[in-house]
Amino acid sequence: MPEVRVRFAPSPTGYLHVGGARTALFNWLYARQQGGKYVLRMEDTDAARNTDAARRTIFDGLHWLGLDPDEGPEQGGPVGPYSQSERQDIYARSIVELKSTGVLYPCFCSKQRLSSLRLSQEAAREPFRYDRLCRGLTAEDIQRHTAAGAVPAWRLRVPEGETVLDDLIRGSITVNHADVEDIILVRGDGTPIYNLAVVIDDHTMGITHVLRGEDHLTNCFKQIIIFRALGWDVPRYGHLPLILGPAGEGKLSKRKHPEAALEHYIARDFHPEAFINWLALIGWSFDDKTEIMTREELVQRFSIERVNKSGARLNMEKLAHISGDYIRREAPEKVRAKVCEHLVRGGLVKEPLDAATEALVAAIASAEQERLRGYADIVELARWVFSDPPVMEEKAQKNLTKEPGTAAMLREWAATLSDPLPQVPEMEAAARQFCEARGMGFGKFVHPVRAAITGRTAGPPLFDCVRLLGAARSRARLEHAAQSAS
RNA sequence: GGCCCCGUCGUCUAGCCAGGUCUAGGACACCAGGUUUUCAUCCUGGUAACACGGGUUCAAAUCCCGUCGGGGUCACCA
Repeated sequence: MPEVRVRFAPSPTGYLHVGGARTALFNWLYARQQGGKYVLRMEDTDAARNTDAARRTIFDGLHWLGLDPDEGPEQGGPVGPYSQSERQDIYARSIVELKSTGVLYPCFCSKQRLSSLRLSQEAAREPFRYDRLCRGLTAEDIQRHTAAGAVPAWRLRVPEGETVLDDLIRGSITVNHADVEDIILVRGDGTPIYNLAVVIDDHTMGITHVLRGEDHLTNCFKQIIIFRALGWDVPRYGHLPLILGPAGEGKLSKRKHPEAALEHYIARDFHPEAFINWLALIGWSFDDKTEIMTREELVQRFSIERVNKSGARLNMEKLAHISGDYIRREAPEKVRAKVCEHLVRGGLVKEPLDAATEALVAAIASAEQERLRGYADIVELARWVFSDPPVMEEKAQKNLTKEPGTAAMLREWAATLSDPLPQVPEMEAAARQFCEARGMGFGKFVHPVRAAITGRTAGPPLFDCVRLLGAARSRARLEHAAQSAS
């Protein structure tokens, strides 16, 4: 058995699509499992939208996912170059060969004729397909056109018959060649069209397995015909189900769905391993109950046979849940670093951090870790710490005013706060005594105090919050809240 | 419209190929209860699906046919 070689071949459109990310993941998983190679090929023959920034987005996205290629534009490799824009010489050689065997034939039809042909076919309710007019051109006809200065595009001469694709995921699919168009493979300027470039690339790069989106299923038959025409071995194909919009309305597009772009997830900063775990579960499953799996387990357990055929919608809630699960189990130092990064980015903390701020950040990280679903959530979760007095939520304000005597209670408790503050258990014990002495339930104490301290009704355990602020800031907040309390 | 693919809880799915053990299992979400000073976590329980119609069979979510529904694709784009 030759070494397994798979590829991820995105077009640099300016963003990395989630579907693309999943395709990359499945290819990577398969390569790792089989001990093969996973190559990145940039499909950038459309110069117009091929910018450096667009290429970077792909590289960076894959890096965030932990799916750096074994071979690719950045890391090089034995079958480069890895960007289609740099492979024109390779294409040119194959095109010469294709022309000489008669697989390609010149087409002099103008774009106007082509579009009017399409129009009339549409009117007649016929399938839109080239009418093969130029297939019958004689050598003289060609001579005449050329002499007149016409430059032809070159079309694939689709033979009679049918092509059977034995898809790794969908099984056997047969297409009659009568339904395959004589597509243009080479432009007037001599450069290849996508379908030709892919075939030449997959062959010259020794690709053995092609795992890609189902949107390429129709293309696949054209590509197989080209492979055969060139006498090349056809790789194995597996067409992955598409990722649909949250409402099931067709494939995700960046315009309509922000969640189509990987940057959306990176911005929220979901745990990358959780993200990978979630991605793997879109269209694939291991068994009837196992869902949380490490990258290594995924590599071990992945199998193309268990990939489904039907399209899947994104379940963002589930991603958040899985990510929260991963973050909760993450090492405190790692969480602290992430929290710090986002606090800085969110403008809540300035670099360089002094020792006190460093300690504060560490305390925040430890207090909020269990509530994080994406690391970027920390900015909103911890905002109350950084604003004196804190922004008061409506529900929190109610907790300050609904019980008479709250203001006095707040002031009295503030007076008991010593500097430095005792540890949480001692503080709690003292607070309970404080309540008992006043003959009030602990709940009547906790809610107003939390409101005063954080301005919110939800958050870490109250005394953790108080210790986070320290005695002075806590007293000030208590006093400030007392002024607006009953 | 032609061709191709797909169709199990709201969502992701297990089960289908090798029909019975499926009064259809799990997860997310949701609801209820418990733990907790709040939230979160955690625990317990619950609501909820085989698209429809035929056929084959002692027996169909599983096999066959049809209908309906959804999606993809039809560029000198990738």
